Amino acid sequence: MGLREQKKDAARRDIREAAWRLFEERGYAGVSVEEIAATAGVSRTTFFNYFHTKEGVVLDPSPADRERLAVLVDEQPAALPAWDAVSAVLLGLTRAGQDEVARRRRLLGSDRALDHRAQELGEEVAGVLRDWLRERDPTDPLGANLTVDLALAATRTAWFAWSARPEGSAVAVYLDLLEECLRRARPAGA
Amino acid sequence: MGLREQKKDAARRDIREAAWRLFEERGYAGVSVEEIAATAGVSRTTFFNYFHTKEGVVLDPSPADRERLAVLVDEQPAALPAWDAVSAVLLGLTRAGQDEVARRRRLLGSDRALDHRAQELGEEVAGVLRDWLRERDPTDPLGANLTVDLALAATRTAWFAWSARPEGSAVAVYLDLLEECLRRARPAGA
DNA sequence: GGCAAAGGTGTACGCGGTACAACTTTGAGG
DNA sequence: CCTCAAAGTTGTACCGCGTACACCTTTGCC
Repeated sequence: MGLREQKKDAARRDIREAAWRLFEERGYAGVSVEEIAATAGVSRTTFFNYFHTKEGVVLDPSPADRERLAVLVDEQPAALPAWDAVSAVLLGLTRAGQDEVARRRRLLGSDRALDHRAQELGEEVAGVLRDWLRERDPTDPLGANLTVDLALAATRTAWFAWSARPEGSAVAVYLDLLEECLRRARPAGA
Repeated sequence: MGLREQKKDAARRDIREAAWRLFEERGYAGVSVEEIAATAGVSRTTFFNYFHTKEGVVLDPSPADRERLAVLVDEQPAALPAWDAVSAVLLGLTRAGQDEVARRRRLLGSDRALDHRAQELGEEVAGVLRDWLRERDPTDPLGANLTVDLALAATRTAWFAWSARPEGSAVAVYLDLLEECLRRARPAGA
């Protein structure tokens, strides 16, 4: 990897870290892009070169995140029913990103734009899963979409149930809730 | 009703109509709040007195909408399983607002902010349903939330399936899709 | 070491949304 | 009918996000 790429990665990381530090201090809405850029030692314009939106700096998936998703999808046996396969991927994704999950819990729920972006991020994962399921069983595209949407909804239910728990609640609790919700959400027809 | 209230209602309606006219002409993003206000014959400030956001002018539920939801919820027999009750409400709501549905289809999908607000609107309905189900069966609040989230997800699946259909697709088609999705999404445990 | 391309920067702009201090309209009471 | 306070409207100024673009600096290859 050339010096160029190294610098880019470093800048990206610096901006992210600066942003997280400021957000944890003063909340999401209390920090402007201007400040993040200044703290990271770049210009506002450059900030927007790296992240298309302010929310992105908190939530945009790293290449590693995308990779993890692809691997998990690949790992699922073809014989596994769609619902179980999707459940396994979602659980695996959460297990792999526990630190991330804990950090995000501190910010999410405080700002509408941020929450929205978080949902869009879920949508991105959903898109991958939809394509995958449609390929697994091309006879029922509506069913594929439905399975993914339902599984995502179960994730949402688990997330808010966890959010309602006291502040220090461990990520393990969230994992239990997620597992329970996915189990109970299983469609009768699947 | 005094002159004051009449004028307020009229202004609100005028703004809405002006906005819809402009949006259908030039798309959601192609129209600024400034223009809507000018077309409706009020100031930008006044626009924001009536609608808190630009999206609100398209999507904010009228009092009649809220009333319909309350009536539908009231109509459901207590003996009906939660899943069927929620399904009936969602189907009823859609049936009652078919014109609205058709008009919205023309705008939704063209703008992120608008789509987001539409989802938030779904969230508002979800809130009502969640409270209702929790009251119906206080022993399982997580189950109540899960039921509502799953039913909403099914609605979402049906909506996007309908959006993918050719432009002139009738609302009746959407209703069929919605019914199918709700049926297939029924959790095994419910 | 020179040079094109990639990347960073400053500047200016558009738009949504808020705050606020005027100004105008409304309708109730004397 | 007049008065007057409350409700509603307006212009203005401001903030912050996001985009466009022209200009400058850095990079890595020949």
